[in-house]
Amino acid sequence: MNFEMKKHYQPQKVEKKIYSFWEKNGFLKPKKSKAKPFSILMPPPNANAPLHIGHAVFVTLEDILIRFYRMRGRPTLWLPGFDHAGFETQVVYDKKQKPDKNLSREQLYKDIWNFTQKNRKIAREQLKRLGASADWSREKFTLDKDIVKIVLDTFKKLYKDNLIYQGNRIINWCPYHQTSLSDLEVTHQEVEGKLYYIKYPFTNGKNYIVIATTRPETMLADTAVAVNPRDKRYKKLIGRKVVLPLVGREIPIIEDMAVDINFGTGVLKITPAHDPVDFEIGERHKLPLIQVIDKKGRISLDPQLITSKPDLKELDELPVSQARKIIVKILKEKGFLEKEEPYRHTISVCYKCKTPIEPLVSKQWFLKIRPLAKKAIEVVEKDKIRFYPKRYKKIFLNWMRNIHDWNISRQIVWGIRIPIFYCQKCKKIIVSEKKPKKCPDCGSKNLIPETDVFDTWFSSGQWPFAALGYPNGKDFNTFYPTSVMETGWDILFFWVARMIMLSLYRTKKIPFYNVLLHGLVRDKDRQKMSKSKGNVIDPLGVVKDYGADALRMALVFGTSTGSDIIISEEKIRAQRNFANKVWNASRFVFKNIGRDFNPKKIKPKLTKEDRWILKELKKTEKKITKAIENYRFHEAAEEIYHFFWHRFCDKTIEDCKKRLIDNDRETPKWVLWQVLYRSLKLLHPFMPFITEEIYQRLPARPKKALIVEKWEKG
RNA sequence: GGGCUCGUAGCUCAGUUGGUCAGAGCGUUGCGCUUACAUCGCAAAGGUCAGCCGUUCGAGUCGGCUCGAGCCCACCA
Repeated sequence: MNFEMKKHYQPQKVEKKIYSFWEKNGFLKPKKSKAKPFSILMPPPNANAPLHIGHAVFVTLEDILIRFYRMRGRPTLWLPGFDHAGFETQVVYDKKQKPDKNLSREQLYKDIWNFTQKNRKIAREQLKRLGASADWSREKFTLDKDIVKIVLDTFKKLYKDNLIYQGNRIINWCPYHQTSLSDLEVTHQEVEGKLYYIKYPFTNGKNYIVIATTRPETMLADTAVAVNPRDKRYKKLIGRKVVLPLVGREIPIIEDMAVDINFGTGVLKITPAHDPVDFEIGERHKLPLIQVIDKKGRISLDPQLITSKPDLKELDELPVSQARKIIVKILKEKGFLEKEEPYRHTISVCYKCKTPIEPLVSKQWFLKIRPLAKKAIEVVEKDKIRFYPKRYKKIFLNWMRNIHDWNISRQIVWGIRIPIFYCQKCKKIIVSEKKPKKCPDCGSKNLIPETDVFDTWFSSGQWPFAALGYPNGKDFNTFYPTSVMETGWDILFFWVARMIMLSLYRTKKIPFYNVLLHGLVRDKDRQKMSKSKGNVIDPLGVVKDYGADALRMALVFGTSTGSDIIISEEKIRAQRNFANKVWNASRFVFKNIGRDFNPKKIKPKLTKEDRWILKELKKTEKKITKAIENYRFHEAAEEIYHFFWHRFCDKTIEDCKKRLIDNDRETPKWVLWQVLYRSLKLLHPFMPFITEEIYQRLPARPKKALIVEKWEKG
């Protein structure tokens, strides 16, 4: 067959070859030019697992933009990287590698390091297979020395600016993973629980008040009972005292506006050490903290209390869920339980293991985020940063306006260690990445390091300027702020919000102009993809069977920007068929124009049909250009699909078939060449491999490669 | 408790600022191997654009309400 083109396009045979052709020729690096730069930082995939379909989505969308702007002649940078992904990776690592529990901290860190580097290599190759035209010479890792240095500098600066504090505050504790979590790492789950009504007698022994609670076991740590000052029923009681049942401790009745008059009995028991609301109320009223639940999520009683109240002994060391049953039993026996009602409510659970979160008071590092949030709100309100789809602006602002201080410390090994040393002698806190020779205050050499590491989002929140080499890097000066931040909406708060805040703080500039958010990938029954459901589509498997081009096209076809992406094998197959159509139309054209065809040597005498298709082509170029500029990828994809298949193939090629045996054979050849050539360009951002492969066979191709061809705006 | 999104052909979805759209892909049915392609071509069937009311000369496209589906945030014990 002419030009050695087989009847069916075989992506497996060309994709790898084409990719290395691009890479070897330096086409993936930004070219020098005076035009305005275009840049995207790749959301660094976690270096702990192979790529999933979600990664294929970002590769597709970002690569479309990158290829589009590269062809438009802008110095275009797509900077790839990988994330050490602290807690996430440690969880994956524990599950997969089942490390020896006796490993030293250093050895464990080293093992996880090797684990991530292995995965990073795999993921990098996979990104290439998907066609990601990123500049690999600039690849970064979130634990690269220069990145870590910037992250630590940011911490130091925040510390200096009094935006960091270490506090004994109530935090979300995961009893399973043995670490604190930020508010975002906690999800809420509805459960069928019970509301227990417990009698708290007054100190004079006459009468009692009743409180309603879902967590009776925490009563052991109550240090007050609160009512709303506006509650007429209880107003008179404020200032009196009650005796804590079972424990016998006298605790005051206080007033606080946070108490909801209409809930339960309108009386709230206050357990500052084990409930976030109570903690705040406790702070307002300077209530003591009594801890009865430990980090394993078990009851842990003061030995003295057990001695004085032997009835409580059986509770000691019980997990809270069991302790709840026992304490209810005891309360019932002793007549303190008025009643219990079924009650549906939500509890907080660890987003990874779904273990109920134990609110505990613990020493952690916090970032006062409000001042940073304020600036972020400003730039978004003023549309200095735009969101696509627009609705995310509101969502973003709403979250930003209600932000709480951020617990940035994690009690895990894998991550960037918080650069703090404690002087054991004078208790001074020293900010330093390396162990100082001695304490600057008392001169003691007895210094021990902080073992907590940063929340991984604290470092990835600095990705935009860190990866580009802030403050003096050439790339930072050229490409920052970046043009577009494209990522999934599920990490809008985790990542996008933090990037905006931390970048503004460090660089005084926005990190990017546009935020483009894509949705979740679902199967054809709208089900979320998950291993347990067995409906996952492995992107690399698809690449192997149908080619990366078909997968990419299927991911944008028929899904509007930002909404969930429905994908199915049928859809991918349809796009594989389209690829084949492109292949065969090209075969037809090549066969008819011949190897030595040169359009420049021809003066075409255009027919009505010719003028029609050229006009359609121009219209298509215009529409696609506009659609991509506005992130309406599905419109662009569908436009080129229909133009190529139903106008070029169905009409023009059929028309030319007749004319190629006519007197004027040169005009149809010219038209076929022209339309094919320009169609390849239009299609290239979506289906880079097949279009490049065909381009390489195109007679009289103007450039060495399609990837660096000039885009036609129409 | 606050907020968001969605209900358009059998299925999954498009329909930028209201006036050529009632559409695409897959599926279905009937014919076709014609200078590429059966991973194809030609033709066909199908929806009162969830329901009701309103704004308008005119509404899937704007406003209100109802019903139904999904999601996010949240310190109601």
